[in-house]
Amino acid sequence: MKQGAKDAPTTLWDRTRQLASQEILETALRLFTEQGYDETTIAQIAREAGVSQRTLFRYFGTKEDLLGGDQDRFRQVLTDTISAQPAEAGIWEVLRAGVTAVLALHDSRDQALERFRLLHNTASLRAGWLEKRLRFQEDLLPLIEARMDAAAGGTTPRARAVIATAFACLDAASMTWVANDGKGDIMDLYDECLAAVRG
Amino acid sequence: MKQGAKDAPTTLWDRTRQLASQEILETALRLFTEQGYDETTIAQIAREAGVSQRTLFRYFGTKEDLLGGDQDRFRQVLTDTISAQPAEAGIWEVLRAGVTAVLALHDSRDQALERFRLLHNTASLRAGWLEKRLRFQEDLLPLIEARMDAAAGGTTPRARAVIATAFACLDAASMTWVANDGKGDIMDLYDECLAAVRG
DNA sequence: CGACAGATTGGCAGTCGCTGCCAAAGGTGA
DNA sequence: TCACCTTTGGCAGCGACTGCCAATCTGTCG
Repeated sequence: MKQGAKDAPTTLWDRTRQLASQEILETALRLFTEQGYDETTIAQIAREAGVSQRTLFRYFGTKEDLLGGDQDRFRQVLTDTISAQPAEAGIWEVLRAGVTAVLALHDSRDQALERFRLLHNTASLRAGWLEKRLRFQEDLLPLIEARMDAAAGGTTPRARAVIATAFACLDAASMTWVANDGKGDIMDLYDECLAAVRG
Repeated sequence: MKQGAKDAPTTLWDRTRQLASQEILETALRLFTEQGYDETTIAQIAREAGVSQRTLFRYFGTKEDLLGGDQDRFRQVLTDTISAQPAEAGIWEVLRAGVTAVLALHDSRDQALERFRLLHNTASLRAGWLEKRLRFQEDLLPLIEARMDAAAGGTTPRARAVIATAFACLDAASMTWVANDGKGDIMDLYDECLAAVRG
């Protein structure tokens, strides 16, 4: 019988898994920042983390996952936050709240900066990242569409455009933030970008 | 001394290359639409096109290039078109002109539809496509930035956001266009999307 | 025509990300 | 302690992609 909700069944296995996962993650991030993403091989990460390649791939399905973190968590927070917004809120406020929530998921400002830096400087990473983001956008579609004025006919393309625009502003903001070495607040840049677009 | 500009030195080599390139391209597009992008291997394309894998990779550096076509041409047309816009034109008109020009590059409506369909339905393709598109956006940055009001301080993030928004609308438009099996005009959808964003 | 120089090609081995399979090692509960 | 189940590592293999080398083909010049 499971007591509580989430912390009870801490078996040795769970703890070991936790440790291994953390060790792999830290090794990967370290090597990535030291010598670059493309220049770091899975074999090297596995070796330095003390596990076999096969095991590494069991923890993290792809090389990108070593940097992207828990993708499902992002999705969860995003959709939850947006669903929780009051019905009277405007679309842009709703999306802004979603963006804020996702940004808050990073452990620290420095870690966020390091990840963004790698992301914006590595073509192969960018590609995967943009693709995953597109999937997030599709997840948000029904939520945003429900908040739009249906009088003007098909809302789907309009909703898609609005969502994509919000993410585009986040992109522009984070790029500038990285270029400025983390100076200032991302959300300020986001607001500035959105204002320029809707100007 | 090269006469004319481009058609004179038609040696046997050039003609052979031209033929091989075309054969490979057609074979690839056929197989992609028949059995899907991921399910088609380079080995199969090479076999059916009558060349070796090695040669195929000499013509097209990556598998994606078999569908993306001449990327440099896109870039060229885009930047040229935008540069050619009158100085008094608004940013959004300028970007709209660029989008129109790029769309006009497709051979036929059917071919465009087929490519967009593959693009939107294949995750691995989408990733590469989005990444290339991001590079286009960076190319456009200086051109757009020069047309923006510098009074409000740093124009870079704002220019980036505006450019990305234009492409985001093109995305939403083309997705809807594909979903509608090519009915209607993409630019109408584009305008609708942009209106929804700037509304 | 014949021969040399340069372009083009094919094949082969090898790298890297990633997967399926199988046997061994380790934790778990009765 | 004894099954039982999870986790692990190793190995072979696939597909995209590259470097290297030898064979072939084209253009040209004497």
